[in-house]
Amino acid sequence: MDRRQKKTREAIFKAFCDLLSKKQYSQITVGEIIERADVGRATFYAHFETKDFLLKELCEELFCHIFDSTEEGGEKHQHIFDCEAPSSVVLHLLQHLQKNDNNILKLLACENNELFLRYFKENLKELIQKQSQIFENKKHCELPNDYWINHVAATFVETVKWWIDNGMQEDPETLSRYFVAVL
Amino acid sequence: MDRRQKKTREAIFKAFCDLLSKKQYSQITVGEIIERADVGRATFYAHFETKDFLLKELCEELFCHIFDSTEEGGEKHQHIFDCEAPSSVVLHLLQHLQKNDNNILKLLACENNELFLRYFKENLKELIQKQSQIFENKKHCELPNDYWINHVAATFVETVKWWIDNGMQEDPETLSRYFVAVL
DNA sequence: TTTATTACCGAACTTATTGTTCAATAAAAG
DNA sequence: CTTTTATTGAACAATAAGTTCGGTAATAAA
Repeated sequence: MDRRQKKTREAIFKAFCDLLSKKQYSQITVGEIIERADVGRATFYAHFETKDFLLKELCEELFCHIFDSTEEGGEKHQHIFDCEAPSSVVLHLLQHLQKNDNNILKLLACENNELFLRYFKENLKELIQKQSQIFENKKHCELPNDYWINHVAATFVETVKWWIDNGMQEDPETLSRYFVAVL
Repeated sequence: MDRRQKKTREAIFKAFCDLLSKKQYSQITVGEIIERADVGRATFYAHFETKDFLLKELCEELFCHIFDSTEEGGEKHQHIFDCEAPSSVVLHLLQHLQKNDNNILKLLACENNELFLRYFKENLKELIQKQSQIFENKKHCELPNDYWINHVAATFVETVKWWIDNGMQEDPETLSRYFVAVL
């Protein structure tokens, strides 16, 4: 990819993230983004069809980075859900969040935007589906599978939201115990 | 209240609901609302400060109607949460939803808007808090109370959303069993 | 190095929406 | 009948979205 394109794209992403941490998605204008990113108006629209597409692409990049975080520093976990016990899976993900890779936490915070949380949940659902045997033992047998998957994903999202809203006082281990306890 | 005020207010609410069932909240303009409601622009702003306030007031009216539905047809349930077992509480609420009072279901549907779901959840949380002894026996003792309240409310909202998204094929009794099973 | 391509700029522009103002009119209340 | 209040319609300014285009600079290809 052209170096110029890459720089512009990253400048826009960065400006967008900065703004998202300060105000609601719906309150952010394209004008603010391009001013902060220091790119031309036409340039923005050459990269992103609308503000919504910008958010969509940002989400995809972030989730790729978090969920598919492969071999960081030669470690062996190819996939964040490649664990055995549910607790370790959850713990792993929470630790990632606590490290606050790419400022993803700012974006997950409640007041900001539900659009983002929707993407988060969709990604989770896919992963839980793939790794469903991990949670299978907790599942009541009469329940429809998709109801169960949805419930697990939603519970995780809500747990993280609650964590953030409460100032993230608990450590990942405690939070992981809460999550497992309600399932 | 002045008959004129009441009529315009209801016309605006109705137009707004109709539109909400067709497109996203953020896509709806004040222009569309007043055109459909057939009221003047200045009239709209005499009633509602902004579109957000309109939504807020609509939500409050609807939730008042559902949650505080008192003595309908001489029945005795003063409050929807005035029951003993969790299952009957939930069942009761689900039956209200199935009757689709005020087209509330259209508004709860997933694609439409999260703003509405947020109000729904907030109302639920208040009620669960008040009637917390009903769910207390299910609560793991180590859990913080607000985490637990939030979890119960979120699970209920997610259950309803899942129900709607799946075409509401299950009857309230089945759904109520699912809800109790995951708690 | 020269040439062609591609991305960026910036400024002007159209269009859409918001929220306000005001005088005229009609309905309700006393 | 008189006074008060709600509604109307139209005009208005302000903000933002998204487009267009000629000029410029960086990159890639010859």
